[in-house]
Amino acid sequence: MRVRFAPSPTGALHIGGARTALYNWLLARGSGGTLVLRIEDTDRERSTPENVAQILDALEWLGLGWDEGPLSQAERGERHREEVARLVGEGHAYEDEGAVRLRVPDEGATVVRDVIRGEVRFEHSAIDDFVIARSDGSPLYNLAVAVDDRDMAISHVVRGEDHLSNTPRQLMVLKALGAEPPLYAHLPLLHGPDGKKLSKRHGAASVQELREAGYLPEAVRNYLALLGWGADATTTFFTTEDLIERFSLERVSRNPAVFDEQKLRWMNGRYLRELGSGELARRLEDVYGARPGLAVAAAIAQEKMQTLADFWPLAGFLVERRETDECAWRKVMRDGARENLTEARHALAGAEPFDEPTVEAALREVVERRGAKPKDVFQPVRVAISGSTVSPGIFESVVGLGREETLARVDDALSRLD
RNA sequence: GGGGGCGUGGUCCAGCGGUUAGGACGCCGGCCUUUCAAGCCGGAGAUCACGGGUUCGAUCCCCGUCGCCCCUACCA
Repeated sequence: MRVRFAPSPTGALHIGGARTALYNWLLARGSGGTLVLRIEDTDRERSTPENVAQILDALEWLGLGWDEGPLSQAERGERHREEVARLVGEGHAYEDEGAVRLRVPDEGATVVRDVIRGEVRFEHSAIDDFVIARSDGSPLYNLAVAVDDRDMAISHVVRGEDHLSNTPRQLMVLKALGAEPPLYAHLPLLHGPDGKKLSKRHGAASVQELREAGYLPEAVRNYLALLGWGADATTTFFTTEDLIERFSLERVSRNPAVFDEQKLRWMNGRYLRELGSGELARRLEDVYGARPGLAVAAAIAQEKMQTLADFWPLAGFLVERRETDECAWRKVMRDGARENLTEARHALAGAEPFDEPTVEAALREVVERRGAKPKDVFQPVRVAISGSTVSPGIFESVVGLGREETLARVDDALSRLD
């Protein structure tokens, strides 16, 4: 199997493009075939080197490596012109106001054999002679794609459904060229939550944004694979090896899908909790830099995170001291909070060794002695050390912070209460 | 306007002539509980777009209608 991913560098890599890349990659890996990366940059107005770099970067981050390329379609201009000239010479195409058009027969039809959609028939009467080269001689999409797919011996063209209507045109170019057509598979499009075509307005739409939002590439891969495909009625989680083994074009669905970030969040959380704590710390370092205390904080926060970006708001206080949320302070530091916190301070000062079982026992003893509810003691401690009413478990947090730092923060809170 | 694709709970995926229409996200409730999550348990939610056929029987097959999307560029 020789497949290709052929993005146009007119913007960032969108999740739709990422899914197309993923499916092609899975096909190549699963068949022992080859994935060609071809940059379709013949639109010189809108294609930029920055976009190319961004696309390569996104693919790399997703872990979708290619075997050949990246090839620039624009750099193959000579080859394309050569074929245009040949088509004109052989009478398949003709000049019209400087541009070159392919002759489309008036009668008959062209049938696209699509792995996902079956045979799709296009009557020639509905297709005009279309332009294959501009008046300056530069080749156009339908010509360049056909020539390149042929030259690169592509066996399966797997791309978005928006290309289905252009396929008969490419088939006609191929036929005029005397080339055997590849097999086609047109994937359902991805829509936004409003049912319209996906765009930047619908949240994290580009791969870069997904990355910045703290998603894991393996989770994104798993989620994207399921957007338009399913192995069976119940399986949701797939390792990349599973995906490679089980993915098939035959089971790709025909109807458009909507990107649901909530489900991605959920899935990402599941992947995050599967990570070894050392691995999680490494991933967090990529985002926040290497900092003392990060690994400890990572282990403590892991079960409550859904994305890497959740880490800092939730557990940043374990890494560095932060401002107290006044709303949280007012809510918690009242009634018997001062006394409870004072008692807790003594208990923590005396807890030996300073580990979870001991700290928990010490704090629970305070609860008992004060005849209070657990939260009457725990919440003031939480606000004192984290500045917030929300944090990971209080015992892990206290131990993770260490006795010295915990007592320092509690003392500061107590002095403020005086 | 012309051509093409698609149409199962809010969302994703199952189903491929006979099912109580299944699973997941989300939502609601409960348990757990030191906050928030996570986890576990339970629940609500689908005239299978609509209308005709074919058939003993249609979500599944055929036709039509409607809706959404794509193409119809000297964009890709």
